[in-house]
Amino acid sequence: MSEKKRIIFHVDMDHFFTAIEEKKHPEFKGKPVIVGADPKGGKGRGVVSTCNYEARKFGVRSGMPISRAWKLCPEAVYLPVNYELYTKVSSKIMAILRKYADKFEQWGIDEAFLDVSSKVKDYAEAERLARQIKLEIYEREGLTCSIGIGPNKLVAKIASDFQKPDGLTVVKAEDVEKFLSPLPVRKLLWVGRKTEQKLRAMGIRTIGDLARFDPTVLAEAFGVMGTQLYLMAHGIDRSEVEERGEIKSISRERTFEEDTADFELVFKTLEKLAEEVHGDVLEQNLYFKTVTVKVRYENFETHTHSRTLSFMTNRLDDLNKTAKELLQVYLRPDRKIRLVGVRVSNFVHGERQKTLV
DNA sequence: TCTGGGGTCCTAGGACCC
DNA sequence: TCTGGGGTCCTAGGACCC
Repeated sequence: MSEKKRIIFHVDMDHFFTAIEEKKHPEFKGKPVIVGADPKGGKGRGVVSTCNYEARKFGVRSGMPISRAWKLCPEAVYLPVNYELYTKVSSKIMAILRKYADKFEQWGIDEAFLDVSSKVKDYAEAERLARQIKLEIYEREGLTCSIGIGPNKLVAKIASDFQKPDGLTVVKAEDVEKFLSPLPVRKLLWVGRKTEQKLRAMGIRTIGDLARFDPTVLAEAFGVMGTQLYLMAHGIDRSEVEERGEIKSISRERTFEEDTADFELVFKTLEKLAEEVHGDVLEQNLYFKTVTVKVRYENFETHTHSRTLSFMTNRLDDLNKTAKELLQVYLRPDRKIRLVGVRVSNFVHGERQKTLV
C-alpha cells in the first residue's frame, strides 16, 4: 500500500523580534539590534532572545548570556522583549498563512507548518505558491521569512533553515537523502546538545553517518528515540500537520536579580506568580488538579515538587496554599535561591467541567 | 559562555487496585 | 504469607522546542 504523496511547507520568520522592532523604529536600520534581558553594563542576567544579522556579525547568537553579548557588541541597540507586540504581529501572519493550507500547525510564535498537498500538483507549483506567500507577508507586514518545502515536516523544517534570511529551499522526495546526508545530526528535530554528544561518542556526526548506522544498536542506546532517529536520518517522517490540541499546563517563573536567602521575598514572588497563573486559568476557563513549585539554587541545581489535589479547582486560595506548602521544603538558610516558579496542570476544561459536577 | 521563560513529551520508580 | 501480572496514576527529573 503506497502512501499518499504530501507537499509540506515550513515557514520561519526571519529574526522575528528584532525585525518587528526595526520596522517600528526605522532609525535602528543598519545597526546591530538585540532583544532580550537588560545587559546592565555587562552585569545583567538572562539571555539574548533574538538578534538581527548585524549583531550576528559580532558573534552574538540567540540563547547566549546577555553579559557575553555585551562584551561582543556593547554598541548594539538593546531592547526588552515586547511579547504583547510580537504576539499581535504573529496572529496576523498566522492568519495569512492559514488561508493557504489544507492543514495548518503553528509552531512557536514565529513558525508554522502548512500541508498544501491539495493546493498544488507538483513542486514547481509549490514553489510559486511559496513566493506568493512570501510576497503577501512582505506587502502586508513588511517582514521577510524563509520557507522550506519537502515531502514531510522534518524535511520542510530543515529546508527552511538551509537558506536564510528571505530564503526558499525546495527538496523533492527523490532528493531527500542526498540533501540530508552531509548535514550535522544537530539539524534533525529533537537532536539537541545531549543527543548530539551521545551520537558523537558513537562516531556519528552527520545525518549520513546516522542513516548508515545499525538501527538495532540505535534502539538499544536510545530506546524509542533510537528508532525515530534512524527513520529521520532516512528522511522519513509520517507525522501529520495538525492544529495544537488543548493546553496542558500554565506556568510562571522568575529569576531574581541577585540570588537570595530572603524567604519573605521568595514567598512574595511566588504569590505574584501564582496570581498571574491564576489569571490565565480563569481567562481560559480551566480547572486544575496539580500544582508544581520549581526552585533553582545559586549553583543552578533545579528541583520541582508537585502535589495532585483530591479535587479540581480554579481558586487562587487553593493554588497559593498548596504552592506555599510545596515551597517550604526548599527554604534552607544555607542555600540561596536563584529562581522560583509555579505551574498548574492536570486540567479539566470548563466546558466539560459542568457535565461532571 | 555563567546560563530566561513558556511550553511539550518521555522515562523510571512506586503506589494502588483488581 | 515470601509473593503474579496488568493497568493507571502520581512524582521527579530531564531533553527538547522557540
